[in-house]
Parts: sequence; structure tokens; C-alpha cells
Amino acid sequence: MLERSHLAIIAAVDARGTLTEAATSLHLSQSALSHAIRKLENQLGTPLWQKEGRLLRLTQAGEQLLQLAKRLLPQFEHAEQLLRQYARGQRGTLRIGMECHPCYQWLLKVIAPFLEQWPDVDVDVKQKFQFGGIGALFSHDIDILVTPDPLQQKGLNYTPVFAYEQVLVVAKHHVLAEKAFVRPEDLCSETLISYPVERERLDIYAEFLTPAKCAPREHKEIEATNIMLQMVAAGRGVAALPRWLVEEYAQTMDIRPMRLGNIGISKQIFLGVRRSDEELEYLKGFIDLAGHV
Amino acid sequence: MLERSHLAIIAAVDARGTLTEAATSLHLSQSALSHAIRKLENQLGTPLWQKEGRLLRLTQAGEQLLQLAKRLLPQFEHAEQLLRQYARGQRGTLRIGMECHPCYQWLLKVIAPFLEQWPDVDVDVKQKFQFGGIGALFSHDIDILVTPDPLQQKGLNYTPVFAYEQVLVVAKHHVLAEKAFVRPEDLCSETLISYPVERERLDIYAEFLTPAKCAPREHKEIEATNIMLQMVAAGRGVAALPRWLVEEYAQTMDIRPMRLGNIGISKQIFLGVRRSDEELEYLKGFIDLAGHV
DNA sequence: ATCAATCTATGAATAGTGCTCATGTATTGA
DNA sequence: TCAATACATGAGCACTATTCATAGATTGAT
Repeated sequence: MLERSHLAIIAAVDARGTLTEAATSLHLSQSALSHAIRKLENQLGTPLWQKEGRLLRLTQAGEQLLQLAKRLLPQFEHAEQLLRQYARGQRGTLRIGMECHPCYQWLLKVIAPFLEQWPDVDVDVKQKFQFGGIGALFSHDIDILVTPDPLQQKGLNYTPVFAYEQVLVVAKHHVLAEKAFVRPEDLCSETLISYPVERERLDIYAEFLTPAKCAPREHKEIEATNIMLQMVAAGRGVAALPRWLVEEYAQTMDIRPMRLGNIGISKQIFLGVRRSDEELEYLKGFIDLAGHV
Repeated sequence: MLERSHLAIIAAVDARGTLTEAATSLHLSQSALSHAIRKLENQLGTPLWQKEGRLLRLTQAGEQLLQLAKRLLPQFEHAEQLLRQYARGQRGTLRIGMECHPCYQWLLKVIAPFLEQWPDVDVDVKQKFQFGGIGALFSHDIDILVTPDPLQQKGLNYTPVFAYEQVLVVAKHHVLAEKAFVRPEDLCSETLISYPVERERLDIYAEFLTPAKCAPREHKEIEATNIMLQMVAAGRGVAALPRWLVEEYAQTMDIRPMRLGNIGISKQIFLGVRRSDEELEYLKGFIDLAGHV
């Protein structure tokens, strides 16, 4: 019978490279591991590694088990952590996934009152997902997803919690700052600064530039919002961000929000959860709070 | 340390209702289970069940573990099956998920040569998914998804393999059979027969009726293609199906395919796979075959 | 080639765990 | 109240995992 310990062994050997090191990392003797592996391979009837000289290479069967281990072990660990929290009287950990770079500032405003209202629930925020936010929800890496595009999927529920206008930020003395709103053509000679995500996921392309068959002269990627806006204030480029965020920064920086097109681009943030978690009190609590910030 | 056996216990107790029955189903004595549970609860520091009279109710912590069990145990089992196949020299099982009712007939034509070309690979076809086809891919319930709408997701790859025209099927002597093509309005007085899936997922609604703000007089759902077409032939309704499928049946039934709108509705079938499986030989083999049928 | 260093494999002994048996206690419904 | 049924518990046993000690293999440097 395949056990968790077997998966742990395979993962450890893969991570450490040698059987000896894997053994110590598992607080076992090298001999114990060797015996365990031998027995497992006998039980399964197929070798999991083939020795190439002194190094171990996973066979195809071993590779399968490694994949399994990488999928299941984190879930075991998270469950254990959760149960420890239950044991301590805590309710659990709310793992929030972010698929929306600038939402971070908004999220912080929700988390503060949440932590206060739910003292027995911890919060964790993740921003990188191997298989996208929805994949992370399905594989139980996160419990709630903050996203601007609610891809409908069976088993998921989305709640709209926050509407905002996506605007262009320009330096206060930029030539564009004089206009009433910005046209796609206006950006052809500009440098656009964005977060480092795929272009298709940037609204300013999907809903503004691409339909008008325009493109900025240059496109730079910057991770930190603050730095991004400093660049904009210095006239080194323009960026697209939520209006409320820009207005916050505009109090201390020489920047200005500009409407994109004559009607503007309006966006909405959704919170996605697994339908099976729907009745979790603290999840409902979070969504509730998020709707009122 | 949480083990697979613990999950098995929780799942068994949940499935059987009583500890005694769960024990026998696990080939263990009642005593063994009782001891095991006690120990686990001590280790975790929290009870998993609370006794209400003579029956056991899961605590919240227990509920969490049950969810985990239901997610992980099938994966353990599948991995074991896979490894047994490796041990026997077989390559594995290709688990195909179908999100496209009429594709079944087409799929059969691909599976036949596949089984011949890959004698050491088994094939299994699944049609019901708790969380939709993509959820099934992510949770490793299936390895390949047959679907007409390739929802782009990180970690998934889609390959178009088959294009067809979606047509309306009517009885040979139906009044509509005289026309060159069918207009949405023509269906207002008809009975539409479809597979039992959500209306939004039916192309005839999404791409034909809804845009024209039309609806059939009545809508019946039938699971079996053959019966559906018998109904159509008997003048009891009309249905929307792929042209190739209709033409096949038209040889023995009094039915006729009709173009939907003056340009027709063209559809495409995609095969979706996890990117991590991309290099699996027999998966590539299947996609290859599918493209040439 | 040879040797030291570093792996892995193996057998025997042991420590530890899980299991069963026998029995006790609790709950339920007739 | 009693029989039936379910869970709990303690003692002893059987089995498994682990360690220790040691042998065999591979590698790279001299």
C-alpha cells in the first residue's frame, strides 16, 4: 500500500539528490531508507530509480510517483497545519490568492478589519500560481481568489465586491494632462509601464490599445507600484492603474489620472471561492467585509 | 503524522456509518480502529468525531479531514493502478474526459486505432465531472479533455483536432426541410430536443437563438443520440447536431440536416491536456491520431 | 593504477507500533 | 428491564521499521 511516507521519501531523494542526504533530512539512517525503498520497489513490482553510476535517475514509474508526491504532500501539510490550528481553538487560515496586481493596496484595507473581526483566523496571501488562480483554487493552494476576470467554472462561485475605473496615469506636466481624456493614438509615442504580466491580461491592451490597433512606443515592466509611479511622475512613462489608487498617490506625487477613451474603462473585482467552501463562516465574513470597504 | 491509512479510516467511517462496519470493510478488527482513532485524535490534539448517542458526527476538524480524504484517496488509488500497469510492462491508462455529447461517436473512431497502435495503454472514458472538465484535468481525474470550448488556463494546452458544422436536424417531410437554411424565427413554433446540459452550453442557443432573442416553443432533453433522432424522424421535434453525425444517421433514418443561418455554425473540437503531461508519448500519439481521423 | 572519499546494499539485532483477543461500558429499542 | 448493538480499554503478541556494523561500488585525484 502506497503511503505518505513513501511519497515523502521520493520527494526527499529528488530534492537532495543522494539517498544519504535524503535520509538525514528525514531524520532517518541511510540504511532505513535503503531498506524502505527496496521494500517499496518489491511491493510495486517495478523499480523507481535506476542507478547510473552513483547517481539515481527516476524511472518513468518513479517520475509518476514524484509528481504525485509534489501534488499530495503539500495538501497533507496544509491539513496538518489546519488541524493544529483547530486544536489551538483557532478556526484556520484564509489563503488569499491575488490575480490582480494593483488590488494589493485594496486588499490590505480588507485584511485589517478582518483580522480584528476574526481573531482566530490567520491570513496568508499568495501571488504566484503555477496553474493560474483557478488552478490554485481547485488544487486547494488557496481558498479565495481576488481577480478581475471571473472565469465561470463549475464548482466555483464569484462575488463582485469592488468596482473601479481603470485610468491612465501621467505626470502632472505631461502634454496629455491637458486633455479631457486619452485616445489610443495618443499612446503611440509614449512609454507604457506595467506590472510584469502577460500582455493579454493587461486591460489597457485588451480593452483599449488592441481594438484600436495601437501600441505604445515602448513597454517597460516594473513590479512595485510605488516605483512605477515615481517613474511616471518623472515623466519617464505612463501607466494604467485603478483611479482610486492613483488618487491616493496623487496627494504626494505629481501625477494625474486620465480617463481612457471618452467613456472610460470600468472594471470590477471579484472574489472566487470553491462552492464546497461556501458555508465556511470566516469565508463569508471576508466576502462580506470586502463588499463594504 | 497524518497518514493515508488515517484518511482511509475517516472515509470508511463516513461511508459505513458505524465504526464496526468500517472496521470490517478495512479488514480490521473494531478494536484496531478504535485504538487507531484514539491515537490519531491524541496526536492531532482535537477530536474528529463527537458521539451523539450511539452515532458519530464529524467535528469541523473531522469534516476537513474527510474532504482531504475524498480528494487524496482516489489519487493514491489511481497511482497504484498506474504503477501496477507499469509493473506489467504496460504504459498506463489514458483517461479521456468528454465535455461534448455528440463527440462520443467521433471519439470511438479515434479509440479503435489508438488501442491497436498502443497495445500497452488502456483507455477509459469519463463523462460526468463534479467541477467541469477543466477541474477534472487539474485534479487528475482525467488526462485528456475533449471539448468544444478551449477555456485557456495556465498549465493547459489545447490542440484543435476536428472541425464540423453544427446543423439543425429535421424530419425529411418537415416543412422546414424545404428551405435553403433555417432562421432563428423558424424555431419559435418548434420543439427543440437536446442533450441534458445547461442551456448556455448549447451552441444553438448561444450562437443562434439567444442573439436573435428567439426561443423554441418547447425544449425536451434526451440523453441518447439514437432516440433523439428517432424523435426527430417522427416529427416530434428538431435537434442540433454535427453535420457528419446527422449524415451518418440519415442513411437509415428519415432526417435531414439544415444549415443554421445563411452562413451556418462552425465548431471545432479541441483536446486539452495538462502541460506537464505534454511529453507523454501515448498522449501525443492520441492527439496525433485524433487529428487524422 | 591506486587510494581515499563517498555512495549504496545487506544482514542481524532491536525497538516500537499496530493488531487481536477478551472483556467492559454505553446506548437503544422492544 | 433486557437483549442487541456499538464503542472503549488493557494486555500480550506479531510484525515492521529502524539501527548498527560492515561490505560493496563508484568516483576523482594523485
